[in-house]
Amino acid sequence: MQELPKTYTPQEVEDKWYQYWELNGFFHGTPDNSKKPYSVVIPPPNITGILTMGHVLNNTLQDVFVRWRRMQGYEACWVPGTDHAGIATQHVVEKALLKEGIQRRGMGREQFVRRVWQWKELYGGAIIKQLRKLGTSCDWERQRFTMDDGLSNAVQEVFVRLYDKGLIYKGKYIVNWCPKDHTALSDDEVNFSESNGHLWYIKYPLEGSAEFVTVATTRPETMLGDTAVAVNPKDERYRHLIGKKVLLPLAHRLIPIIADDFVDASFGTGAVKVTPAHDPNDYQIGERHGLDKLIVMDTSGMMNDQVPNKYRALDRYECRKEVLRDLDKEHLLAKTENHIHSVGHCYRCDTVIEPYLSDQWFVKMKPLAERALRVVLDGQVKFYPDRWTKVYEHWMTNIRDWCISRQLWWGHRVPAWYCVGDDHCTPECKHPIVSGTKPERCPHCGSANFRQDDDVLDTWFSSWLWPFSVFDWPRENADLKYFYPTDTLVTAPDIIFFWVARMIMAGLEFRNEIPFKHVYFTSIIRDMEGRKMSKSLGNSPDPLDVISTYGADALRLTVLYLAPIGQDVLYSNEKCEMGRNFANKIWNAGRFLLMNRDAIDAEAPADISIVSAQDSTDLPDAWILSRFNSVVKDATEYLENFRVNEAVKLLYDFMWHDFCDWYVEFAKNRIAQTSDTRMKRSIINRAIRIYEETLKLLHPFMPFVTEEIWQHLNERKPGESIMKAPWPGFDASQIKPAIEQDMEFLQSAISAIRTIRSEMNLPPSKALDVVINCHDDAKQQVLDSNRPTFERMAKLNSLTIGMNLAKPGFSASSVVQGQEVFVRLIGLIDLDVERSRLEKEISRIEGQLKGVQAKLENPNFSGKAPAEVIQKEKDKQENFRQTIEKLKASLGQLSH
RNA sequence: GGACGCUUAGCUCAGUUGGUUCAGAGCGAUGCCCUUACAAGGCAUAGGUCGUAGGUUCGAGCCCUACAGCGUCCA
Repeated sequence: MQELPKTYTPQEVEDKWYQYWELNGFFHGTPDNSKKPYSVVIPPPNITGILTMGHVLNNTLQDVFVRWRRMQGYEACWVPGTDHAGIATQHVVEKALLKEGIQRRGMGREQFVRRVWQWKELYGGAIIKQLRKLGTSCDWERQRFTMDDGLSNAVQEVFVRLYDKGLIYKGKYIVNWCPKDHTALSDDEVNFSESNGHLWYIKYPLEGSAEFVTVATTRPETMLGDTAVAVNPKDERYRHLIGKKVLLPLAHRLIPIIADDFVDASFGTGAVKVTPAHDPNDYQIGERHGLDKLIVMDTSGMMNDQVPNKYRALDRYECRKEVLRDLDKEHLLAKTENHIHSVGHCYRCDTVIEPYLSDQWFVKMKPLAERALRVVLDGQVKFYPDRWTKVYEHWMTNIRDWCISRQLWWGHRVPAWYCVGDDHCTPECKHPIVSGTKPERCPHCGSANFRQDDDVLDTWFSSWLWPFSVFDWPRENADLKYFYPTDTLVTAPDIIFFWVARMIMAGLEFRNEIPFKHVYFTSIIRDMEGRKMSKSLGNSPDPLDVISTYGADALRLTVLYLAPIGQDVLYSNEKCEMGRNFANKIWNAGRFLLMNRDAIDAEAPADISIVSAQDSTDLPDAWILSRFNSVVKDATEYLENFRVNEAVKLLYDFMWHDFCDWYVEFAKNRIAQTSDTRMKRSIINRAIRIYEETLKLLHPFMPFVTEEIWQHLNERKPGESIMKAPWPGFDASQIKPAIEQDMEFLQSAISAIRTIRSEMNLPPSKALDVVINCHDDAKQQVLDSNRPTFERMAKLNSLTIGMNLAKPGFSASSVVQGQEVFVRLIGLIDLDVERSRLEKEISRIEGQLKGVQAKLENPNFSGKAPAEVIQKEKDKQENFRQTIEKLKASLGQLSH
């Protein structure tokens, strides 16, 4: 067999294996009643997006689960796809058109939408291509897009059903309006942030009086839309004014002073201006008192013709300046205070949201929320980490109706129709007719002339159907039946409301079943300063660069290692060195094993039958089997409990330390010390066997390097792959604590000698003479039966093992699990070094002894602690005592 | 204002059923090694008493309370 290169080069193998897997159809899931299904739907990235570190973590986790379950024998199916991202996509295409000098409005809706589709075909798949570089085992044959015909059907179906059920309604309400995007947003799409503003106190002259009522406001420009001043009815200061009128400055309108409980008498002056068309609270007050709702801005946040001439067409902030200047001129500005308040921003473009009165479509959420909350509280849907349950509960119990209409062109158009039946129309004709297809005739006037509602639906209105719409709902079919409900949803916590909560509602409402059983909320990846990754900060690494530098496996492993469940991660590219180094370690271990096997085969005619590790009674073999089985057990349990980073750490430590540092080193020396080819072959084959099984455990985390080496381990037939290998099972009877203890003793003894060598500055080239004075038969036995390997591992010239052996003159000493290890020091021995070594060790153990003794002498402890614990402490005490005694003896002998 | 999370070696972080043989890892540092798998490596060493103050307990990074700092979400 050809020798492998010295370092692993991911760039040379990753694409090859990805194609191999995909061409062989390994990613495809199809209903198979002889197997249990395991299905996952991807959180659809948006078509304008490119791969971020957040996606890397999220999708790597999904891939781990999917690959692991597939190996366990489940029929795994991971459905990928993208969403159409109404606002973002419209933005991007609009911008592109502007470069060509084309205005969206000028080209018309139909033409524009056609251009968006073109854009989508060209660029909308970027992120999907990038995902492949990560190694994700998505079922690409099932890739979906939220604007596909099938998914669009689902959206229409759902809209009509909810409307018929009275759960969708249309009305004029205050909504969050983005003046830049010219659309309404749902409450969840507004980000609030504290900002330093001002509180302006404005004097409103009382009608027919020289008095004023002073109101405080943070948004003075909205005064032009005031239709009342409100005070708390209990507020003595103003009681006499209720029912009177003030003259609204600048606008010169008379508006009433009203009383409303909502007013907080302690805020500002206790009197507030009421602008029902531009503030949600004022809207409520306006409703209660039948106030006019005067809209004073247009959809761009510019003042409209409802305000005095001089303010018209001014931007709201320009207008604010003008209003303040004019008030000041008229001596109506009482004072200005600094004021910190929270201001809503558009989650897409960060423009300050304007509460705005407009006609919108809403979903009544309360009826949907009840069941959705229950299934989470009673554990049908489980959150990891669990604490998100509380957040979810809070949102669900305080749920508000969902504004689903958007004033955009790109998206699912609202399936509502309006009669434009000319002269014969009745007042009822104004009502929308909700229907998936254009109605034939108006039920009121008989006209066949209709126009469709101009609005489109919130993108999340299609995303919330994703877990079943990807399986072609509402068409009943085998896929839906087999793969729904899905198993695990992996998502970032910041879309728990937007998406997770609503999917649960939709699943229950339309399928009468939960959409998924487990929700894994990922970490948030931040930069080393703890800042969120963002385009504007320029602190988001390009995962593709990372992959080409370090390899996809390295990136995957590193990100998984760094991301314990529920904790944010501070990430920098350099951290991927850890993953790269580990991949290289795995690679080289394989390289070593194969080189040795080849060498052994060259020595004698090949007998390549794998000798199983079970039949060996050698300590290292029994030990590695014990370790391996316990690793399989724990790693599987960790995955079952979504503790992925624990699984990764465990496998990392096992492969690197147990396997490479100890087992392979033992094997190396065991092979070197025998001339029996059969024996050598057994040793190497056992090692290869454990190695191969470990590769399988690592495969879900590092699919490429494990496949590459696995393919080298033996002759593989076309179509074979480690990703189809069964996940190792564990054999509890192979887990042997006694064996692990023996091995630990051996390791400690070797380490003790190495420490002495290092501290006494004895070069590795210098073989040592060692005497081990045993006080325990079993321990002596362990040493005896591993003597040749021991000698090599510790680089010894001679090794004397026995009982009642005297300490050689001129030697350094150490006590290992009660056994005395003496290293002969020929020539110059630095007594001071050895003395301080021993003294330090003695005082360390004396410290421990002290602790144990204090505990044992405490009557409360001996009285109340369980006998088991007490015995353990007594054993420790005895142990420490003896060790100290031995060390002191050695110290005493140093003087001769 | 409410809720939640975090505060453990120089840095980044593990530590789920409370028992000083768990105070750990990676990186960094130091010393010695190019030992025929790996210098992206090996061997060894030095650094923390686990935010602060109390409490529960025979015994607490691990449970409770308060406080401080940082962060997130919701009002």
